[in-house]
Amino acid sequence: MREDGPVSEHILDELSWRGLIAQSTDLDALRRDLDSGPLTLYCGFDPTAPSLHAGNLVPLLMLRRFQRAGHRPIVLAGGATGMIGDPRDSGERTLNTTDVVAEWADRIRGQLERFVDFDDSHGEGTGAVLANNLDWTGGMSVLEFLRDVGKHFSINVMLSRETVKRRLEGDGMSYTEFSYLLLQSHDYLQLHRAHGCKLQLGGSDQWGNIIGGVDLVRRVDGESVHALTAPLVTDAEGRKFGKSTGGGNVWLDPEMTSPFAWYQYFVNVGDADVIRYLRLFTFLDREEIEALERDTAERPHLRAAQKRLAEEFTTLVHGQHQTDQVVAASQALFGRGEFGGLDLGTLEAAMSEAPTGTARLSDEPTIIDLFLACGLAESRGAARRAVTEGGAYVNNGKVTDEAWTPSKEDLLHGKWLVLRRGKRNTAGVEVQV
RNA sequence: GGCGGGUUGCCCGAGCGGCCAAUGGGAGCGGACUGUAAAUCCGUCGCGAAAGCUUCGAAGGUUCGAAUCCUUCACCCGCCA
Repeated sequence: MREDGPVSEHILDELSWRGLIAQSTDLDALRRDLDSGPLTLYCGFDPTAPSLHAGNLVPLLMLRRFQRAGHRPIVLAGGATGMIGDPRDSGERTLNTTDVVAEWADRIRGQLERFVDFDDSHGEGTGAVLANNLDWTGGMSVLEFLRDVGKHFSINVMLSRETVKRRLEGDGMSYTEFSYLLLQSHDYLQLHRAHGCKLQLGGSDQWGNIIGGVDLVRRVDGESVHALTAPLVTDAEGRKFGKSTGGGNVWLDPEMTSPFAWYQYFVNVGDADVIRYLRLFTFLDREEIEALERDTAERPHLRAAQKRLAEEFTTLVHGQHQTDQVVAASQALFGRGEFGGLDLGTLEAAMSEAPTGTARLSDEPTIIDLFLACGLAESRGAARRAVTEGGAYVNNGKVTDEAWTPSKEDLLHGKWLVLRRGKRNTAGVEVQV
């Protein structure tokens, strides 16, 4: 974890210029509470997948920003809420088994731990707390739930929520999902009681759930607590992350999204998004980001901001060492020079970051076979299409003949072929002579 | 429990006995233009070189022939109890 210098600017002002505040309860009241000493705040993450994705990092890094400003974060893994599922517009969810939810919650908890500091030895009371709402929800009886929690919620209010209205107009909604609000609200109450938690963060889609908790705490404990949401960078599913590059999610788990792919994703972010992303996803200060903004306006083709974003964000998630590797690999694979000029060490380092496959020269593999071998194409048809469309390259040279076969002279350092599909999908094949 | 509607390719959504591997839109992918951007335009988009093969919730059946008809099962939705 990188050491950050002292922060002089007020945390709320910082969040504001970063564009991290979408909705909030009374900000002046929150500011007063923040100024009167370390404040405990929380954000929950439901295990709806085996890994967090890039979009989850907005609120997670927000927790860290608060911690740097002298407050105490609670990271909550939604072992209970993940069993129910937050209502979404696209319709009723399919329940995951308890085993799956437990395993995912476990994996996500491991990821959450890396972004806040649990060391409480500074004496400030700002050491992070890790929680799982299954701990207080799992053993609760239905009667307890209905009497102690449910009684405080008005169906009238619940029905007026946007998501609920849309669902009722569409496919409807189960009682299970309808109840999600109560669970999350109850979490806030529990954390308020156990840790004096007075602020909940989340994406703006969580606003209703967070306010539910604020209301519950006021009704039950007679105390006024705060809510703050960040704008959604992802869609409701957290699936699309902007439309500049590729499909699918960008996952934190290096097995699901390699550090190289992660870096490539962010280095390809569009000009229109990159400055905003720098504000949301990095700890760079205002001056630095404004300088990059000028760079982008004046010399967009250099993409200094994109490179900085990708480097910072890769380091944050995968560490400096990984960043050095993927930056070197990217330079090797996308640099101007011919691959023949790369020394073996650099080439192999680059290949270790990109997807690779193997082949034997004696099999006389065609370009189609090679694309398949390294996973650059999913089927022979797709590989053939890439060739006929003029999007197939070997060692940076276009290949237009489906029957093309590498000869010994094509092998870099006697064994490597660097394949590319289109402009930015690269892979390597190690060929045995 | 009763009655009615639904389940189609990554998503949405047509098809309602042969001309359907299945209209259309979106996403994705490739090309042109650029900057490994954006926008735009063009192409492509089940597997297979092809013959052909496997797809339209699941399993059976009718038929020369079914995504389209029948039966059973599963799940979803609506109204009623």
